[in-house]
Amino acid sequence: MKIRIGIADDQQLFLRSLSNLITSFKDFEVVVEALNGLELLKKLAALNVYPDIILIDVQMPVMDGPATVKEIALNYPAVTTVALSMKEDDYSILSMLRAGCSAYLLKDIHPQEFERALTEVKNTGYYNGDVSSVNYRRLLRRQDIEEIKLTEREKTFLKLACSDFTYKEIASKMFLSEKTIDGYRESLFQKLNVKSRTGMALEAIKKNLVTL
Amino acid sequence: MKIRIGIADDQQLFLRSLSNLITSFKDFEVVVEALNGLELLKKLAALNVYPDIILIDVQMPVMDGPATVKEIALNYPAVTTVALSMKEDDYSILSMLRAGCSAYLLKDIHPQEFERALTEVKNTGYYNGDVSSVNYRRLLRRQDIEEIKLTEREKTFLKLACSDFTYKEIASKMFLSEKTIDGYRESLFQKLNVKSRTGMALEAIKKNLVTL
DNA sequence: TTCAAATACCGGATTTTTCCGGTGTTTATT
DNA sequence: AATAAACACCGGAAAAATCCGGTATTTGAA
Repeated sequence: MKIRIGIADDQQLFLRSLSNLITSFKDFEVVVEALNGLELLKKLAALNVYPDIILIDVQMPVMDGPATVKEIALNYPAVTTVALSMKEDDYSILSMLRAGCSAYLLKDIHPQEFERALTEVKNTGYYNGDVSSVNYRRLLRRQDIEEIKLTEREKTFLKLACSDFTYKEIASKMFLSEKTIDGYRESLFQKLNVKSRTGMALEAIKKNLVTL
Repeated sequence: MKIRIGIADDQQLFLRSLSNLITSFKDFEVVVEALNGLELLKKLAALNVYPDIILIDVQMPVMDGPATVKEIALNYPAVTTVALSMKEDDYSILSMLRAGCSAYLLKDIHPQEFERALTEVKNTGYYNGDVSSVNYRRLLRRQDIEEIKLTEREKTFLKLACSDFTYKEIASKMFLSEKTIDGYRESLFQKLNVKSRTGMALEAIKKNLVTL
């Protein structure tokens, strides 16, 4: 019996191509394809037989990688989820692993290695590629394991601060005193561990707290 | 006779999958695959019969999309180049079209539409997808058509400025006076049309002058 | 050889940002 | 009823960034 695979990726061309490729592997078949997390969950609900492994991209519209992984872990605990992403930054990897992924594969993996990885995940429950194994330990040592929690006002301020505006301009846009703005700035500097507005803006982008 | 395709993309899994897909199209065959621009050029030089169309990703290590397109336009004028990217921001599209691409396709295109696009490029020399046609005119109206040309020192400074460092720290890293640094800052503010360091950093990222 | 562009630098003023240590209200939770 | 967290705000000072108008050398192209 073939190993059943599900895929969620918003790049349609990649999704269909990859599906083709996997189908060409001897022991695998693709049972569900989706362009985002929500579509995946809907299609899953309609299936009688669930996939063994679901490949999930980190960045997707409507419902992103981490959210999708969490949902699957909750509703289909028997299904193994594997992150498949081109991003290899700490935050992407961490957010997926934290959500409950069994492996983190990069899109520039070679097809043969990819097949091997899928087989290993099916058999052992995990896969130790260069990236996930080596970096994972380092990541666990680091402080940024705790998720950064921002309040609503902080989020609004942060988005506005990622711009060419002065704090004075931001204050008037938010109908607040400059001193209040300064409070949010202070608080965000601490949470993001930076010393300057530029650093804050860049960290915010890296951590996907704002989008460019 | 089949239409010969070349592909350059640094995501190996995508590259091989796409190659598979194209091979499955009735009228197409893949004659060259490469993980970056330089590899593509090397492999091209070794061929007797050149591809009709080469698909090129925007972001690649070693030699990126625009540079590769320029080289091909120069050395193989009979070969049509097509950008194939997931990025649909103005700067990516512009830089590829300016380099000489005949079309700009997004990776979230549907395989059938993709096949149609390739056929159209082969027959008419171009393809009008939603993105390229609609946005292209708008792009041409805009000011940012002029490429932003930075000097070497400006580039080095800009990369360092996209950080949590102070100018003083940057100055010492570059073994320059703070006043010299201030000169580069001034010049970059003009070229990027911003009023603050944060604005500068964000513009730099948007315009792909620095990578996060 | 002359000209433009890139490089490196300075004084001095102004604005913005950053930092410090505070106050007080509202709102939800225990 | 007590506590915590989020929200909104202040004075004052120090540091950093921004702006202005300069100079001088080098280097390659016209």
